[in-house]
Amino acid sequence: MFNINIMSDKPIYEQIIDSIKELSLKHILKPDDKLPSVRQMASMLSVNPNTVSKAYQELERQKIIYTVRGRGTFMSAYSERPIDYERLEKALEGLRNICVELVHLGYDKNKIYEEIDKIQLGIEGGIK
Amino acid sequence: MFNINIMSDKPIYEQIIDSIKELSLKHILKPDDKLPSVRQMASMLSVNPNTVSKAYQELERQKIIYTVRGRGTFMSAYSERPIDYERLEKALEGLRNICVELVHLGYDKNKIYEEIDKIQLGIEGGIK
Amino acid sequence: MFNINIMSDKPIYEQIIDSIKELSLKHILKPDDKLPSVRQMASMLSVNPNTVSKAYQELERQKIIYTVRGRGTFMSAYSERPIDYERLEKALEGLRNICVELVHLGYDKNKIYEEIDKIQLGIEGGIK
Amino acid sequence: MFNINIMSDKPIYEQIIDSIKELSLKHILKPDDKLPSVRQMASMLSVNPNTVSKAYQELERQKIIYTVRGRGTFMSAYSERPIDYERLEKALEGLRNICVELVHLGYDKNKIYEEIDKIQLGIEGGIK
DNA sequence: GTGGTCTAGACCACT
DNA sequence: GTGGTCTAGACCACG
Repeated sequence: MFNINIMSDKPIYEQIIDSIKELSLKHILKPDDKLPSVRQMASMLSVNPNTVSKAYQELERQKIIYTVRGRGTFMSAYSERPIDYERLEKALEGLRNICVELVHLGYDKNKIYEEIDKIQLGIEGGIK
Repeated sequence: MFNINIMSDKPIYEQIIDSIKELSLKHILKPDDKLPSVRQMASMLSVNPNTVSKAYQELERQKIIYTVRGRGTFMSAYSERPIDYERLEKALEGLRNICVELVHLGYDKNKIYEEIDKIQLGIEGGIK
Repeated sequence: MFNINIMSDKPIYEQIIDSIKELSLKHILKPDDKLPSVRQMASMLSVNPNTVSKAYQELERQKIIYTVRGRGTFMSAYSERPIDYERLEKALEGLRNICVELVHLGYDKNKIYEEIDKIQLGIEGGIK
Repeated sequence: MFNINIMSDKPIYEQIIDSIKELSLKHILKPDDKLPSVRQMASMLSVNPNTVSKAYQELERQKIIYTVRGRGTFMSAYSERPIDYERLEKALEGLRNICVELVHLGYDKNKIYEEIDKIQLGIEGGIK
């Protein structure tokens, strides 16, 4: 479910964020589902609670989740989540760099398309 | 030519690396073309020579460029650049993450394809 | 433990790399052992932290060590270290040159063998 | 005969030195054989005459060759060549490092011995 | 002229 | 605390 790789170059808190986003996209985490508490999550993943906390804070900032004092943390409704143009810009920049890298590694446009097809983004049911 | 953004979260030396890779893909930098010297590039970009040097060394490690002592730094032949499966693996992983992110931000598969088309990778003349 | 000779023609960062490789071969540094932090090592050896950092980064690139962000740097498992055929090629070329040199300096094959025996590579317990 | 690799990390002048030493070891260059002039050698190898000159100067310093004004440069008699302990020390240090590297790359002592056997140092007819 | 190495000291993100 | 990045400025070997 959560594939955290402590040796990755990607910060652990970002890995947690991305994992939760991915579970959401795959409808494994649905609106108003309860997330594990910071401490539970931390021991599940064998990471420092601070790290989980940082991930949750960032997810809350992005309106992906919300917290209810004394009750816990929950997934937001899809409609709650605004388009974050800054993040979009960064993501497109990242896409651009990855494609340059892939072409350098011998890929052409069609092979890139094939890879994207493989990803199975669950777009059909998609987020609106 | 070189758009270096000192405020970006991406390290400057990586920006230089990516810029050179991109110029190569667009056939603006061709095999055996001479790159600006470390010092020239540094003053062009208003960065420290060490930073440029780090970028050049990494590019050389990746066989994108080669250096001739006392003469300068040059673009490698395309055929010199072997496929690095480890880098490929990481790039595909990155592609996957970016796509998940983009769908999260409201993109669907077709819009992603459109973005990739925009990049204009100079794939037509193709590598190799 | 670490014999760094600042007057040597060999770069300090390479001396550090070689020292760590040697300590590994002698099983003084074992998998998952923690290395001194960049700063500790730097003050131990009376060199600049950047120099140690460069050595550690190269060792990481070679999969001899791995770093865990915020925690430190550790020896890799032997099995993590893939055979790098390019480095092997270079090393064999180097061996060839050294032997030619040694013969030139009056050594014969048996004396070279003796020298290699002296090195005590800890091959008995062997890698892998 | 002379394999000069302009892209190698080894300085060109050292490559020339090693080539001449190797030709000597293989008795292709015998005592009192005439070497090409600096200019001839430079154009043969497509390198800067200064570079050849530097190689010849170093070889002369090591008593491997001698120059006769107006006549040219010649190989010394084997007996002329003193054992240079400083160089010997460096060579042994180099041997040690190469062996450590090779063991790191999966070699054991016997495989190293095999490699040395392959080199065919022409030791039988040997020097001295 | 070129790139490679090193120092001194700084700031940053991550844990 | 950790490693990663960057600047400023220096010295060196090579061609």
